[in-house]
Amino acid sequence: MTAEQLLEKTNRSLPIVLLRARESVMAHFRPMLAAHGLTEQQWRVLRVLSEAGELDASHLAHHACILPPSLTRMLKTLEGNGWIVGRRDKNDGRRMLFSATEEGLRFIATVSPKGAAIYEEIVDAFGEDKLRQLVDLLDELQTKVNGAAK
Amino acid sequence: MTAEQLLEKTNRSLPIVLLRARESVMAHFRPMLAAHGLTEQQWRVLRVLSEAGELDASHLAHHACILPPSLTRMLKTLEGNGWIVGRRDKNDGRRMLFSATEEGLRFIATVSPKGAAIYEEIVDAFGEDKLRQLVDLLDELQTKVNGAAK
DNA sequence: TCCTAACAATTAACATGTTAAGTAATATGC
DNA sequence: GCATATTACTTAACATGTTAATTGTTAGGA
Repeated sequence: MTAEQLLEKTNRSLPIVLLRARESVMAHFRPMLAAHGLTEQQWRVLRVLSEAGELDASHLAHHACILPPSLTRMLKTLEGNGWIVGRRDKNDGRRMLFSATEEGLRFIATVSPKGAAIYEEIVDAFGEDKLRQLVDLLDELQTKVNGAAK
Repeated sequence: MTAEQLLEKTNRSLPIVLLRARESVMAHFRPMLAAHGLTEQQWRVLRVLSEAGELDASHLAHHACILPPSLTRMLKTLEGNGWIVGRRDKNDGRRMLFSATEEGLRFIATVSPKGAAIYEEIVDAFGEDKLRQLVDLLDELQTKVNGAAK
């Protein structure tokens, strides 16, 4: 095999392709988020809180796809910015419950439409049908792969 | 909309789905790589070098999907382990050329089959046809999205 | 009740992601 | 041939990813 053919193999490998595709998509969001002083991960956390309301750290981490140690650090930053608040769960002293503040909700309401507009562009460029098809395939991949090796 | 419906929207959003899918796949590789003292990114760099032969840092970064500042740090580690060597390009004093050492190639030859075996399991679990379909869709997404907003 | 296991969150340590700025070498236009 | 821009790589600073260990709390069983 030539070096080009070998590299082509890597180029078609699932982890790489998923990484590249995600990077292509996120490249469109990052400049807008950065202009608001947000990282991609912080934006995920804020969105989940605005959608779900008050949530304990474990569920927040799960929904935002962020590992607990990362979340702990981020929550301090977000709380420092006044966008969220945390309190201890009275029914279970181990849990911390987090929610967006009024200021946080206003901030989210400012950023949200800009994110939605960018997402629209991506959907338009790719096609709504293909997007649905892709998302379904990715869901199926996740399901089958998680079940397989456990 | 209920909180569940709002969360469902996030669950179907492209960046999140791509992230989750990639995580599902990588979760199968990481334990094996860790057992060899490798991170996922280090393994990508070693594989690219073993496939392409000597390569300058820019192309290496591109093929391994790693940003140049990250690569600079990693290359020091990999060189410290004796798996790769770097030398300056005589035709262009700006470039650094990297290649796997003999020891590195032996190491890669040890890890490679284990990675291939895991990949096989994933392909089997998901289906070869669906995998090809998925990779094609991801490639197309990347192409169309990159062209759209530039 | 008491001991232990399990759980939730956190801390620590190291590796990578991300952007901006810096350094050295090369390319370009005049 | 020289000033300038561009390129390749690096450094710096901060944020997150990743694993392991720690702390405090709750749950279960003898």
